[in-house]
Amino acid sequence: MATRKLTPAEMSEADHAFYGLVWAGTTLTERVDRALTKAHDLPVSWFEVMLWLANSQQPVAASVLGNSTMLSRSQVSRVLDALQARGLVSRTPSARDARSVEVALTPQGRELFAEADATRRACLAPVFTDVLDQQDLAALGTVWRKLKAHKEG
Amino acid sequence: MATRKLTPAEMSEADHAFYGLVWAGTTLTERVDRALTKAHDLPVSWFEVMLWLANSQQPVAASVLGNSTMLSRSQVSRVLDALQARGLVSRTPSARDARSVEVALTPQGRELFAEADATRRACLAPVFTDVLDQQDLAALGTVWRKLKAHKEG
DNA sequence: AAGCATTGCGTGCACACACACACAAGTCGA
DNA sequence: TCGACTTGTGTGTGTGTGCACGCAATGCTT
Repeated sequence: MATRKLTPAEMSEADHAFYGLVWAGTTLTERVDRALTKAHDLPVSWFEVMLWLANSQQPVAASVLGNSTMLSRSQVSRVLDALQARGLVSRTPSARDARSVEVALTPQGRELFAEADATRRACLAPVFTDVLDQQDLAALGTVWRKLKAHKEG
Repeated sequence: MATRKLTPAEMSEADHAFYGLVWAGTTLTERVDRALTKAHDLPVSWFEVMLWLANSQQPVAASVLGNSTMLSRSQVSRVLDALQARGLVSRTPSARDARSVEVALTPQGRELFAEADATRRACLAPVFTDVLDQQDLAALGTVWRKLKAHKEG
């Protein structure tokens, strides 16, 4: 299996940064997705929706989820179908706007999310504690904030 | 469009790092994919295969691509079909191993790759020069190397 | 040399995703 | 009040992707 790897010397520092970001992001996402699916039968896209719901105490309009998460609005629609079928979220028509749907986690949803978030942390902990130090984590946080501010601005 | 964002204070530093990595990776990939598709009708997955071929002067076995890139072997197979149909790569049976297929960039493939890599850099440059500094880039490179070493070990 | 496990490659299938469209409901202006 | 435009949501459709499998070729073991 003589896999020839790309040697670092062949790439510029910006290329390093780019490929590092992409590779690390997809690898970690896959890792978390497998862990969540195996432990709770919960794809990571479902988890992401639940995360946003869990972080806001108020019910959230579906359109907000479509704009905030990395999922498209149509995907949010289908994920909500699935979550609702499992009794994890509730969809109630908005009182103010008859077009809008207020989405919220049910008690079972909150419970499952807590467990799922624990497995996510457990799955990620080895990577973030063993191979990365506090300085790396801080740097990544900084990068995120900068990129997010750049996109919004 | 009152999108409620997740406030940084609600998350730990490790969560910052994780979501930052995932978000930045997918966002940048999308950005590059759109640029490459628009300019050269070249999806980023095709580009990635060409990148690995371009970086190794020797012809490469298809299995190597499957193990080195972030694509599955089956995906590599289909991408090679498409690239071959456009005359960008050549697939020749290996002389040593009749199962194996040696893949290499054609002259047109090399030419298109050079152009595509230029648009990739042009597309990424604003982000990497405007919002990130040398320290950030170095930190990302370090993270990549650490994670890759961890996975291989 | 003969049988069996392994490896390399490609394909059928199912699923997830985004895009475009359809429809309902709200908003704004004349 | 009536009309056109915008916004919120859900669905049909095509594309891309990974998984499981099949086939061919190789190597290993006896």
